[in-house]
Amino acid sequence: MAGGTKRLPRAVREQQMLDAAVQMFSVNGYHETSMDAIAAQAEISKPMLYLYYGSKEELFGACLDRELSRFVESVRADIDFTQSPKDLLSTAVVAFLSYIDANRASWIVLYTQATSSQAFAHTVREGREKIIDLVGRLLTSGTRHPEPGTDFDMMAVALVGAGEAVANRVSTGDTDVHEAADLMINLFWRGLKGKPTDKDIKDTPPTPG
Amino acid sequence: MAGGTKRLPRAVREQQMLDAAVQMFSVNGYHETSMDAIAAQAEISKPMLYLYYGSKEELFGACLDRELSRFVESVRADIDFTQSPKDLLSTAVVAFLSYIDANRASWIVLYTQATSSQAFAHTVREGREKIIDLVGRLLTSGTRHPEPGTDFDMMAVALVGAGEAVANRVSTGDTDVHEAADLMINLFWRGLKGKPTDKDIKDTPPTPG
Amino acid sequence: MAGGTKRLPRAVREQQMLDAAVQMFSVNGYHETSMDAIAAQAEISKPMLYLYYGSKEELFGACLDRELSRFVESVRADIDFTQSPKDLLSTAVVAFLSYIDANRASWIVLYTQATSSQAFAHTVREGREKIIDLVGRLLTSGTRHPEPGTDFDMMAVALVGAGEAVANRVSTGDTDVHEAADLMINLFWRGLKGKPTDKDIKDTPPTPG
Amino acid sequence: MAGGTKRLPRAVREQQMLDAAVQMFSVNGYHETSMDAIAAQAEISKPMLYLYYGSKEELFGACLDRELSRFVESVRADIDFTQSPKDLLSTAVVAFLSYIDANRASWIVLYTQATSSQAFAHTVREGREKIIDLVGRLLTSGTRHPEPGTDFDMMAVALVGAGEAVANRVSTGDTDVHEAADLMINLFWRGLKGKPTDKDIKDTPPTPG
DNA sequence: TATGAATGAGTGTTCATTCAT
DNA sequence: AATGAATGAACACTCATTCAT
Repeated sequence: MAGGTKRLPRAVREQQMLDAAVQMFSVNGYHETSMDAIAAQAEISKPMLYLYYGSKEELFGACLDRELSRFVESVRADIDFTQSPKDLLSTAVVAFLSYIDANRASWIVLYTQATSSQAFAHTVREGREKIIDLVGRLLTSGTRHPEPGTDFDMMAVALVGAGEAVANRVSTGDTDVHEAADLMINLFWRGLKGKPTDKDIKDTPPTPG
Repeated sequence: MAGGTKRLPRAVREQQMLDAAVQMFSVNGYHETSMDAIAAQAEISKPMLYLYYGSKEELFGACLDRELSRFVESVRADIDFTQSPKDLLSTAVVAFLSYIDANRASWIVLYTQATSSQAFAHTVREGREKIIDLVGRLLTSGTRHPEPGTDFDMMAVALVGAGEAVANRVSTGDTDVHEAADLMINLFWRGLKGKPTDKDIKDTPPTPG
Repeated sequence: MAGGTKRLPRAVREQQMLDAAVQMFSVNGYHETSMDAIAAQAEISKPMLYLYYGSKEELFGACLDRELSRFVESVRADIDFTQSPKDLLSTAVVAFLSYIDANRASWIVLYTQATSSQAFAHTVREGREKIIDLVGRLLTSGTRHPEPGTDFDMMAVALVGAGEAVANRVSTGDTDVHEAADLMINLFWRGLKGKPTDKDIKDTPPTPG
Repeated sequence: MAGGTKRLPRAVREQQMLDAAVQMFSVNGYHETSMDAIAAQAEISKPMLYLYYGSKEELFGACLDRELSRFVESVRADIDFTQSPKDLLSTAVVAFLSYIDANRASWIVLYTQATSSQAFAHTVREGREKIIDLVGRLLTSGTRHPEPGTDFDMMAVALVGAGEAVANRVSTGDTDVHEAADLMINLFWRGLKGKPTDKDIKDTPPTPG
């Protein structure tokens, strides 16, 4: 009656459902979103959801997958892999935060909600590991003369953690994207110091004028 | 039956219940833990839980409160506030990660689960903000000659995010505490570089004296 | 199992449920009737009750509404509004008591139970007030030369109260409907007396012409 | 601590408890009043209630008994049994309604609530029957020349029902006691008519001047 | 005498999921 | 292809009642 009784091609229906699901999951969380609510939001009947996605868990998984893909594609599209590693990271950070900024409702929140169900610890961890790997490789190739014993993987962990934290700020609208990006880039290439403390001076002599 | 049917003074029962609740919430998450399960774990009857804590939500809140307190107390106890800011941060990082390492089951996991229910987004955010504030002040006082316009608050956000990420690694047992602590400390005082790449130098000229 | 697992149109199920609910509420009262018991009586599952009526309270309200409607319709149908007021009242009393007699299980008992929950004191009071109003108007138009200052509303209160009391007797089967009706009619048009006692005469002199 | 740890003689404690119980039952009804609430109101511990009254049901029964006794005693005390039947009824009605008016919170409400639990249909019915009997005897002796076949018992039922209805009005404070009493008395001795309708005239010729 | 501590049993309610059409 | 109708299973929460002190 209200526009939902049409026969639609599978692909369209799928997106319609995922849109609704992402929307609801994002706002209310995994457990606090009912299949009824999703069906209503999608303006279809509940059995359709089960026909297409089998279960609530699978539906949430599909949401995660789609949003993750979109995220990765968007960031990849913004990156020129022929740049220097430094520029690469820089561009990546901007691309990452810009995506978050432009898609506040979906990715970050959904991503956060994913930890709600034990069933997705797995998925989320895997996704994060992939990003960490990527960042780790970026760091490795971007650092000309690493200190011996530098654990780039752990650095990547920290960087990604910081990125998530900043991204969360961005997603709430509390922070300007480019300001945040600059800060992150600076922070990670140069640490906290503007002018280093005494001890720092010995370790890292200021760039000569 | 199993030796738990005795009369216990209020304070003891409270801890017994919180222990059970933290345990179950940590492992299974907020929504996937039933009050029945907690009662069984605590070897008491369900009405006791309600008598002492009023509702599942309040019980979870009490768990958060206790674990947060313990965490804060533990970290505070390890810190000598007469140290230089740099040493202070350093000690704090170690204390923080050591606590996580020694209490893997409780804090980090519970903290993570807290985001599951909309009702605790609030609490968790507030807690994190306090820590960010603290770190921000530490940074402010630890940096001798900051670049003009440095946003220490946002830096603190990033640092805390990185800390959480590293802590998560620690809590899964994948990482040695002291190694992780060194990395974080170095990272934040000195950035990623051993020596900066040539290009870095050109990109970010030092503030002119 | 017992022939009730069929798909039924909404309207049919609604009546089926209300029948069961009225039955159980009538026999056991509001608080002492569980939703489980009603579902069992209706040979459906509990969620259906909630799907159709939302809550126990609303279900009970729906019962009251339906029974009240039936009652009012039945009495109305028996009355010829072109009669003289006296005959009108007379017919109404008979109709009222006949309905009660023919529907012992439902209305009176349900009506009585309705006072059990604070939530329905309201509804019941309102219903009774409407009837009192009606009766009051009947009395007003049925009395040719009322004594000055006659409070027909309060009279209606008393009459309705008496009616309820007599109806209760009828509903237990202790009394014949027509006998009871005659008594009530006589009582209210003529008072208790056959012939007044001497003393009465002195106490209540007739309104002087 | 708050004045409830004293050792009190049994009789005092009993009243203290009944006072609290009547108060709570009256306001919230039988099922919607918890033993906890009563204990709190009485400023004693719950086991005391059970020690003295055995169960909630028995406690409510004790409330009913006490209030009924008080009511009967109060009405009896106001009546002079040497009066003429007419005056007797008249005085009784006034006494009855006055008691209700002076004890709004307790008797009527408690009496009404008594129907909430099937366990008290019995008690209440018995109490009402006694009153009906009494009234019936009053009527019998107060009517000099009854019409043949007059069913005084059923009349008493109606009169008591009317009395309850009017009493309810009184208990809500909507009606003045003496006005209500006059109405009831008139109503039952003389019926509704001021001047009778034609038909009435033949049956009950107006008192000659 | 008096009570803080404790619970068995049950209630209303919700939700993911499936069947019959 | 699509859905209205239906439910099994579980969950949060409450209460009358009793025990150990």
